[in-house]
Amino acid sequence: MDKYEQVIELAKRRGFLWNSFELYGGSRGFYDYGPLGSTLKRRIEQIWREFYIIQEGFMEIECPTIGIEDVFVASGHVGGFSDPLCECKKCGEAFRADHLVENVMAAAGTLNAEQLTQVIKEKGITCPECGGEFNDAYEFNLMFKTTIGPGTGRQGYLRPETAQGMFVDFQRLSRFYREKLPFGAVQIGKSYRNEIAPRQGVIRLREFTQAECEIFTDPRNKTHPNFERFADRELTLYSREGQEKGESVRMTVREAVEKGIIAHEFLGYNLALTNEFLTKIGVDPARLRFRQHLKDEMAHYAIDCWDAEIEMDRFGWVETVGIADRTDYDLKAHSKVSKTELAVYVEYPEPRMVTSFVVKPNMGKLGPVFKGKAKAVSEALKALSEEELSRDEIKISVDGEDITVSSDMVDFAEETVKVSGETVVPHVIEPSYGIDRIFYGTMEHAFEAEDVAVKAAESGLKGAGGARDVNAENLMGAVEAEGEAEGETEEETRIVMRFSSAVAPVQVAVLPLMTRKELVDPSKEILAKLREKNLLVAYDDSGTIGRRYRRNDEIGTPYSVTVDYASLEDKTVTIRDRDSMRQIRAPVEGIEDLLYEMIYRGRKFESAGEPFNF
RNA sequence: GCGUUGAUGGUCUAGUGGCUAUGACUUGGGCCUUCCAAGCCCAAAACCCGGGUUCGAAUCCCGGUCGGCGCACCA
Repeated sequence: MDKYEQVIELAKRRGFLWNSFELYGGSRGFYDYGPLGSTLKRRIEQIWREFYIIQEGFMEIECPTIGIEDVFVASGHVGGFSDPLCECKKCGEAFRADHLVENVMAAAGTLNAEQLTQVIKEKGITCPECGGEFNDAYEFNLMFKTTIGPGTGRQGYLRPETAQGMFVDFQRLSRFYREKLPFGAVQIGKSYRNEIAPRQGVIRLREFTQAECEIFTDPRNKTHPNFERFADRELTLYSREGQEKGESVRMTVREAVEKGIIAHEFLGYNLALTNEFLTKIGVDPARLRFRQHLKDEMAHYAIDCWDAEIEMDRFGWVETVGIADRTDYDLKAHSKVSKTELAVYVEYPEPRMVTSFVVKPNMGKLGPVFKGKAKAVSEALKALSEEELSRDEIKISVDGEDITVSSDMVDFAEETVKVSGETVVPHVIEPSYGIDRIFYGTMEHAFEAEDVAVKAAESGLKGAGGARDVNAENLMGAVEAEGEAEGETEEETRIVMRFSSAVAPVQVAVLPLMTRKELVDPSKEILAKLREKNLLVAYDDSGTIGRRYRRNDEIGTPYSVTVDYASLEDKTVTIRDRDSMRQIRAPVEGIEDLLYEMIYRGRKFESAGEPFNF
């Protein structure tokens, strides 16, 4: 069993992830988040909100998951999000039809499926694998299609990304932020892609959760106002150059921007922010890197793009976040299709005096003379130089016809005007998170199967791991010796999810030592107190205490509170730390505040009470 | 989508053309005055779906679904 299998098995058993529609045999590319999975995911999203909405000040919006056709025509998804496929009749191999045709003619990419089929038939293109004939080519679009309204309705698509919502709402957002760059908006929600062959569990889904942020920046100034916050933060960078050598480097954001490895401060800041977020929710920094897109894999309009990659046991380095400078591509595309200016007026620090040559055709006179051609005449006049306009009879050519205009029909002059700003189309910086992949990465990095005897010795526990007489100094020797002596004895392993208490789906377990009324009642009182404090608490009185500790280790509960007989006498309980398995005794009075501090304020476990049982 | 391989309680697993289909762990109820899954009693729970062959199919055959792997695909 590799780590992926172990994690997925645990996730299934403990209510983190389930295959969707299992009752009916399931369907590929869909997963349900169970009770603990939903909670964990929501907590990850909530921390994301703290980062982007509270700290960065980019407000959240919520747009429909169904989009109308125009949106995706503009975004390029209708035309570019599909591939023409073609299968061999004999061996069944599938090929990109346009790739097949490329060898015999240029511009194959511009042909549709029907035309491609025709070319393949005419040129007698056969399967490169086995020489068999091909079926007709067909378009496979990765967007789910749907119909809006009854009857023939209107073509709609399930959104393949959340980003378009922010672009479509650009004008409203711009007004909301009182037209001051930079500003941004975020969206967390479902997106849909009809993948041809989804695999690898939650890594490639047909319905998945994205958290995307679109930051609209001034294209002429990509310094970041808060750059110093992260300037000296070290990141693992796997740059274009590094990829040639196959090695990544640790480097501060400042150095990377100064050396031009990261295109500018704005991107650098956002890389660091992503690094901060991922490590906060429990991604192992040693298994996190930022990989720069190679020139040929980057969209043609992008200036620079970095992926945050998380290393996973089975899949290697997996892209989890994309951080790109998409320039003005998206706004211009929507501007063109919607025939609306999507831009921001930026005032200059000082108004500028601009001198220009202005031609003012007198439409009142041109109109009656030239009638329908008046407009074309006026346009032609505007293109003339001062010298040409100075003549008594001005000659122009409209639609191949020579026309003479008398000088009283047009005025012109050199004018100096005060210009206090200009209209700019903002550049978009886009951090785009794949929440499901991050969720799985957190699960895998939190997962650990450790030897109980070794663990108990390390923590100096009495009575743990079968109370074997092992001490820390000759630990390795002892373990080896034991291994040789009783080679067939199975080591007892403890499976523990080391979730950060910031994301753990259960924060505290309350456990009566035994299922007896005198212990159960005070336990339930503690349970109620902790819930009042808004902590995520679970109560468990089934089975032995050791079993319950293990159960909670498996779901990553950071602390367990146990009520024993001493509790009845001195009003104290034990608190057990998941990672070290150590315990302390602390008073019941104020236990809710103590745990709150440990979970949210980083209060050290050791400082919370008297050592107990070790 | 093609090829290949698999599918037995919640999990892991034994098994076979034929009576009530193993076992372990888990889970639930109860007992136990004391802390790290192995104390005791009791209980619940499975042959992926559809068709065919057969007196009889969970087992053999065909198709489907889901999972693993390889190829293709991953804007």
